[in-house]
Amino acid sequence: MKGIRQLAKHLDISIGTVSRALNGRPDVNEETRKRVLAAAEELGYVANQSGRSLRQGTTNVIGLMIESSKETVENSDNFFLGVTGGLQSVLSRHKLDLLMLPCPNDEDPHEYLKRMVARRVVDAMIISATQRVDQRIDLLVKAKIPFVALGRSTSGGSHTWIDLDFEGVAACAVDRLVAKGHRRIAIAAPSNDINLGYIFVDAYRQSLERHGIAYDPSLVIRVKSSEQGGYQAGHEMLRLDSKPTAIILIYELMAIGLYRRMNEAGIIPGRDLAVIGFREEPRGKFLQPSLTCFRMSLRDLGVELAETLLATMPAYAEHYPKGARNTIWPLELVPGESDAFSLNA
Amino acid sequence: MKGIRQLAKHLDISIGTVSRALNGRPDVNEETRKRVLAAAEELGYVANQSGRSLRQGTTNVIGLMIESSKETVENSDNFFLGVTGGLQSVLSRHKLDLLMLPCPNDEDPHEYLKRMVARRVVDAMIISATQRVDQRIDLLVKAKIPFVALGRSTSGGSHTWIDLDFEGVAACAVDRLVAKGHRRIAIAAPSNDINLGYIFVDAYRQSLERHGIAYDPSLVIRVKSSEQGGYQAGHEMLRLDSKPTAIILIYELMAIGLYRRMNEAGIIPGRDLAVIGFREEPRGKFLQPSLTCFRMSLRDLGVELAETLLATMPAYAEHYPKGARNTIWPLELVPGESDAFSLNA
DNA sequence: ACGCTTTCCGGAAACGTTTTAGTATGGCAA
DNA sequence: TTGCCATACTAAAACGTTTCCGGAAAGCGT
Repeated sequence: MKGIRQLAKHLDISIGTVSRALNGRPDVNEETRKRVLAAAEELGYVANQSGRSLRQGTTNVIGLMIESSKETVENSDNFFLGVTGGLQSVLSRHKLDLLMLPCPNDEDPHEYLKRMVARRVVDAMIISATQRVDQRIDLLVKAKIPFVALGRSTSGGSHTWIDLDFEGVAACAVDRLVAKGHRRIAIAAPSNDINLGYIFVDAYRQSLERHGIAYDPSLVIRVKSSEQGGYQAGHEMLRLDSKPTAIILIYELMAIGLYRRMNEAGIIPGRDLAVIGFREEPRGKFLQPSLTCFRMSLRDLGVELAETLLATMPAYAEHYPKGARNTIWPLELVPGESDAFSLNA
Repeated sequence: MKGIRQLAKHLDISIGTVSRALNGRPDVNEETRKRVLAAAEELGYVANQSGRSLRQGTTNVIGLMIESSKETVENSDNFFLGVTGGLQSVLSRHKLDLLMLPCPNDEDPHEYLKRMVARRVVDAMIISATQRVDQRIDLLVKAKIPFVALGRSTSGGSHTWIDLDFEGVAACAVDRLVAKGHRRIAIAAPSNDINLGYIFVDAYRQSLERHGIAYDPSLVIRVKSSEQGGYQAGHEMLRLDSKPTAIILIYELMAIGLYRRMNEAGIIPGRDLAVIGFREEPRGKFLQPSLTCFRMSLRDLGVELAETLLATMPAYAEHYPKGARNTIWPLELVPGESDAFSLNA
């Protein structure tokens, strides 16, 4: 006989009243409520989550599904840790807890999510690293679990998602390079099955065409999103017959590898080749020459994610006016020295 | 009337039998068990976690508490994501789920953990970033929650922990430098309240004395664990009257900043100054000259953590022979060019 | 035919909480 | 007085599951 029953007996009060007092229900005398709260504090009572979840059918837990694949671990640069800060700050206001669910890399993400959903351990989900077609989205829609996807997708009809402004970034980078007289602009990107790779390269193509520059597939260098990938991209670039005068990197870390390869070839970024990176990360600042890239606030993104999610949850929607179902998250240009190389007179 | 009851009715069988069939209890006919499993699969039934937790008093969830402070986000280099891979691989064998609990950075970690424990949402805990004295440990001991700490601590009497072999690393680094004739060896470390800073510097001191070299406090440069810290360490070092000929960096990332400062001063690491870093991280390989440092497998550490934890849990201990309660996790030297500078004839 | 064990299953209690429905009390108006 | 409403409480049901207990049926030896 532990838990609320003990607390009730200690106060010589029924457990129903204790429960209502703790949950801030109106029909309880203010005097008694004070006594209850005091006693709970004193005895260190906190409601058992299983009991309350069972009764209410709600767990007060928001799931954040991430993958812990080898690639993610090496490249994502604490992206999630940064985002969780913002998530927490919003969720904790509503006494919601954030549950990071790292999908085992030997398990199918879809199956993993299915099990989690069926067990009813979360009230809502945030999924990340969405694929072009993603079963998980259909699953969540069917199960009627509120969710928001970090990354756009074509699955599941019209669902809520937030994604980075790849189009804007690509356009900005291309515009900037073209303004400096560049016509042969390479791009280093992951393969097309990664959403990012597809969207980014497509935006790059459109931007080029807007400037009347023909899209040349040989300038699209498909490499891993890593320093090694950057090194390899540099290598591939040097082997082209007609060498590009500028290159856009989808992953910031590629810059380290690219610089190294250029260094080996006696090519100095910023002087002989214009380089623009994508997402800023702290250590990029230490590159020489400093990298022109794009900045975003991970924390603010987390806040936006949380608020968007809450807007889709009936119990919380009142506080969060339903904005757009789909949000494009802007990034800000951080000018550096790496794209100083200009072909203009 | 959902859940197991519905399943039972569909099979025209009592719910007790269904439950026993699903949970692999012996006293159920193999024929019926097959029927039950088939029906469960077909109807997509998965036991509600709240119900089962409430009844069993166990949640099948292992909590991993991490901090998402700004500093952690920028410096920890996906340490946790790497470790979770190993954790998962062990835990999933026992149908245990891993719950990452990122402590909001505006909340006291101790209070946060206390609430989580009181709500009975986890069966066991892994805590990280332990302090020299850490309230959380006393809390877990008192609450009788099985746990293992990543990082040693003096709190809570004798509890289970795993920590990196700072002593071994410090000794190896000092030995190596001394063998090359260095006598004035600096060290860049965080402050003493960080466990790591205290232990590492202490081991460094002992190693020096073992070689008959007097410990010189002015050679201990206290800086942030970041590239900026490395830059600053280089700066401080240059201001010393009697300049060191070698330096040990506690954080790998410091090397980037240090190199930059040395570069500015016209000092070439590996030729004019011997540098040894600590924990290897992938992008360190791209430094020039390549950094001598120490390697560990994050995944294996995760496996060790999980197995150690399970050994302390009565329900699982049988499979995991109780080894040492405290483990020192070894690191392996990765020779590079940065400490090539030798004072020997 | 009888008793005994084994095998399998059904009924019901229990886990800790929230919430609904009902009840006692007192104040107030008629 | 009676009736009525508001207040603050109690009692009990319900959430979905596991597990204990008992019992029916079947097998087996005597």
